[in-house]
Amino acid sequence: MSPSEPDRATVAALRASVLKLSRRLRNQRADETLSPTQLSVLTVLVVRGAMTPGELARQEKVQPPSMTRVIAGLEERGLVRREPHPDDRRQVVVSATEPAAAVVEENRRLGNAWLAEHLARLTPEENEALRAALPVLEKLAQA
Amino acid sequence: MSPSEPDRATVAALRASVLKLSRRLRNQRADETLSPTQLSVLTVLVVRGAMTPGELARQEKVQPPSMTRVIAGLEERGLVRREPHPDDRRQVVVSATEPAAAVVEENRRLGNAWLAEHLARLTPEENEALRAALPVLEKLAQA
DNA sequence: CTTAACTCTTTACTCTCGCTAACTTCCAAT
DNA sequence: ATTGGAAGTTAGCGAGAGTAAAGAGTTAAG
Repeated sequence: MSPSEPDRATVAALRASVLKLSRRLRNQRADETLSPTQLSVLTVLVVRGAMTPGELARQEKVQPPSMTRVIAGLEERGLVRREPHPDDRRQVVVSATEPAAAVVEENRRLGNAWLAEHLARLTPEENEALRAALPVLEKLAQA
Repeated sequence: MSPSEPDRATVAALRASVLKLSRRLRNQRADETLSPTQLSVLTVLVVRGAMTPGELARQEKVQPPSMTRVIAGLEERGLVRREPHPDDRRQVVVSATEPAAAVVEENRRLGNAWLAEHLARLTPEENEALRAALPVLEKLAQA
């Protein structure tokens, strides 16, 4: 049934590594900057254009109330605008403002500094292994 | 200088995937079970033997007060025992109790169920890519 | 031998970020 | 026209980690 028999040790190790690494990534965040989820949402809005909160929540695998808070935080900083949906007045359309793109870029740079530095210390083989696994990780995260 | 020029897109994607995946892993945890950090600590104690809170905190890359809380939770459930350090009375030695090993095994099984199920749906190539990247992830998490 | 400085652990408090439950407003189908 | 369901928000809760500071113990300097 299972195509490749994911053994328990692998599963446990992957789980532990991901959880620990995520803790490190969260901690390395600078003070003034956006939270990972805020940054992710803002990036989606910048890259893919305006969306409703519901769509964003599904995209980020988060419950709607959580997305409301994320959006509120972004709106406070003037990075996002909320407008009524043209057709359906229950809905709201969230869009990135002009300064958003620059802020995304700056925050991504800061947020990635720690990780980038550590990646730079890996051997080419290690980097290659990571790059090869990246699509799989993305698939799992989205699952 | 950097051996393989970790490009920004890779860094950003890796970061986003790890953070999102960790959120999924946390949420999928069964109710009655231990928190990821508690489980990780208990595993360390079972596998490597008794340790002081300070050592555990360094091992888990967590601040000492956080470790105190984790240990308190484990002690409440009778999974861990705290005894005075033989040489240095400032320190405390934490050790796993008898039922700890079984609980570790049971919780690890539950905690990994979601991940195991999704890994089982990957192709053999995808699984292989993950397995190849696992040591690198561990290295990063420990860095 | 006494005092000062340092270490380990714990307590108290705060913050972030996710969740569920419940409410409001609105659409759509009978 | 009414009723059922959907989208968003509000309110409140809980997990988990961080900082600051106190308490107890140790080590080193004079």
